[in-house]
Amino acid sequence: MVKITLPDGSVIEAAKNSTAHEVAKAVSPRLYKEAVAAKINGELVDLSRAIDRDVQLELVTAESKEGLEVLRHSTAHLMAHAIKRLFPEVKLAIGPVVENRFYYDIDTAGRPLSVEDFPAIEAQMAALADQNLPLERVMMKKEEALAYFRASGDQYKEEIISELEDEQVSLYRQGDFIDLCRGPHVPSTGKLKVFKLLSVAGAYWRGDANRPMLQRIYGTAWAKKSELDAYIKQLEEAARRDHRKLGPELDLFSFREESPGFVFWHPKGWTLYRLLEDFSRQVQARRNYQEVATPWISPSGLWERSGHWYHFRENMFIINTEENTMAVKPMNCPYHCLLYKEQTRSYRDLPLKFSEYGPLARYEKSGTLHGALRVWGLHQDDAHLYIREDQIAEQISEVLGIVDEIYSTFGMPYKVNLSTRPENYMGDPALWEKAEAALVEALEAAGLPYEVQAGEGAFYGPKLDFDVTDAIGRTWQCATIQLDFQLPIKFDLTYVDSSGQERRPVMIHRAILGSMERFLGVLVEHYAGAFPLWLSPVQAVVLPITDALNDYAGEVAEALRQAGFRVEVDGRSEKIGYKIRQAQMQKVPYMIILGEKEKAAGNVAVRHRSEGDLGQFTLPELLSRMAAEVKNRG
RNA sequence: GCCAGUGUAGCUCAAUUGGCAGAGCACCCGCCUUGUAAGCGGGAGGUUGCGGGUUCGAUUCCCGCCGCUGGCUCCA
Repeated sequence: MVKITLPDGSVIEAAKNSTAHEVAKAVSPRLYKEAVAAKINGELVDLSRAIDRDVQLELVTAESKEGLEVLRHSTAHLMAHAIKRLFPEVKLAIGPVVENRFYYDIDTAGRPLSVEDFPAIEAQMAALADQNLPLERVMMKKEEALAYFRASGDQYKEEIISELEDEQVSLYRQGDFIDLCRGPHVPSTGKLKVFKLLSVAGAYWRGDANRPMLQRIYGTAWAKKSELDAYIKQLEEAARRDHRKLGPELDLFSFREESPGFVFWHPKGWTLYRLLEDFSRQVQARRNYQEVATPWISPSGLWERSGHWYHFRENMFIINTEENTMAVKPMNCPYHCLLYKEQTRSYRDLPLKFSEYGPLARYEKSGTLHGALRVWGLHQDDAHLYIREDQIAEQISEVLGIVDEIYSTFGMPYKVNLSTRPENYMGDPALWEKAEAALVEALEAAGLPYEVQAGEGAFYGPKLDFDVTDAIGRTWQCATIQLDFQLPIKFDLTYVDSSGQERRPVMIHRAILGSMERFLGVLVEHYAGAFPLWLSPVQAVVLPITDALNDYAGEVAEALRQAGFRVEVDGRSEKIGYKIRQAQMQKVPYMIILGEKEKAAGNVAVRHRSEGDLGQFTLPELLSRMAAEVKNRG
């Protein structure tokens, strides 16, 4: 007999070599039915795993994150099984679980799969699930497994196994289908009831553009139908909020094939853009930033000096003129270094902070362009801080303060990644360590949780990246804070310390919004286009009920305009319901409705886009309400 | 860049096996003078992404290019 300790602390006895599933049967009929895997001493294993000694056992259901991943992983196998049945000539590569989804990369042997094939594949999957085939774990010697997959012509599986260190590898068998897999898996295909195939995409084998292009089929699986429905609904919600749809609908911006990779900002979108830029300016002015503007095209010599020519050239737009090879700037740093050198700098001048909002151009492979979120032409809320080594922690803290001030204003939570010294680093390892320690110190002083991405830093210094989550749960990298020890050397930047000696400053590259284009794209999705009052391109629209009220509407609009609000008048001969509908769809925060009653009393009737009819206001009451809201950035 | 899909009016979408390119919304004009999410009538709007080819005839079939979408890779 063996003793089995359950999560609630109770201990039961079972015959030696009982399986986790058998124990589940004894513990709870519900768990027996619902368990998809087990955790033995913390290790996630199959329910069929035999227990040969005293252990801690936890039964895992699809209600848990881990259980759901097992379910999805098994569904990926089910899909592979179904595809292999329908198209026996395909070769399988890998089929992992990713957030909310799974995929399988498949070499389709020249017969591309498309969404048209999904119904047939799903039907085959359902049929295999109905058969409730048990998933058996089969252990094989590595050599044996290699021979097996070589014989079946599965070169991708063969390649994976040949790189494994273990002597034994595990395979999983369900009916006539067998696949290399670490597991664990659900006990049988009957557990796989709620799934849906989502999309098909290309993916290089091992992410390497020199290797074969495979087809990646994405699908999703859930414990319950209601969860799948909720997920599908969430995807639809995301599509509804997509900035590529909302931007043109709200007349903010558009994309045109005459100039791919760039944003055409319409008057309303540009209003929003300027408001955001002004917000950034205000926040930074309080911290003694100095705004500058520098050239946007320079001969290649500058970029050779900065190192971009060797490290960033494939992302640069190059222009050949008769005289010169020129490049459009992808970054501002070299120019700010030149400005730094304009004067002899004293330790008293540091930190020196140059900010710039000008245009940048970064070439990306054309297939990666994505609305405003990935473009060729962008603007950053960029700044470079020139500081003393001993100021690193303090200055990083100050930048973290800006990040917090800006992101909390929008109610956007963010995740921080600390990227440390990579293999191809330059400079003194001791300085790297000091800098990384200073970053950690600043993060901890700010009470910010962070994840370390070891070896992911830039060659010139460690960095902090900030992933922002939009309302739908997708993440985007916006803010970045990078320490740089190399550029001050390349540009021979110095300052004079208190003893009259020349010293080398450290640079911080930082962007808080990141790219204006990306941030605004995310912001549109975050608010689903219903911007807070202070950011709304049109803050109020005045709606006279009949033509006879147009003059009064003009007076009210003028009063709002004089108070500094952005106002439009809809004086068309349309019913009030019609005008309200249009204003609602344009997500205008305040609708000011004027009829004979209001005119006679000198009042206004106010409707708010989300609160509905607010009733009668005097003009001063409305102005003070709106002013207070703007002040709070509500 | 690569793989797959896709491209019809400002927007959303139609158009038997290849046979005169259409609807709703938006826009313009008129009527209505309107009370909190779509009043009525009329009008205009198209080289079907671009260029070739097959055909008596191409939105439809074939080829090339461009854009876009989903990904791979990279990053703000």
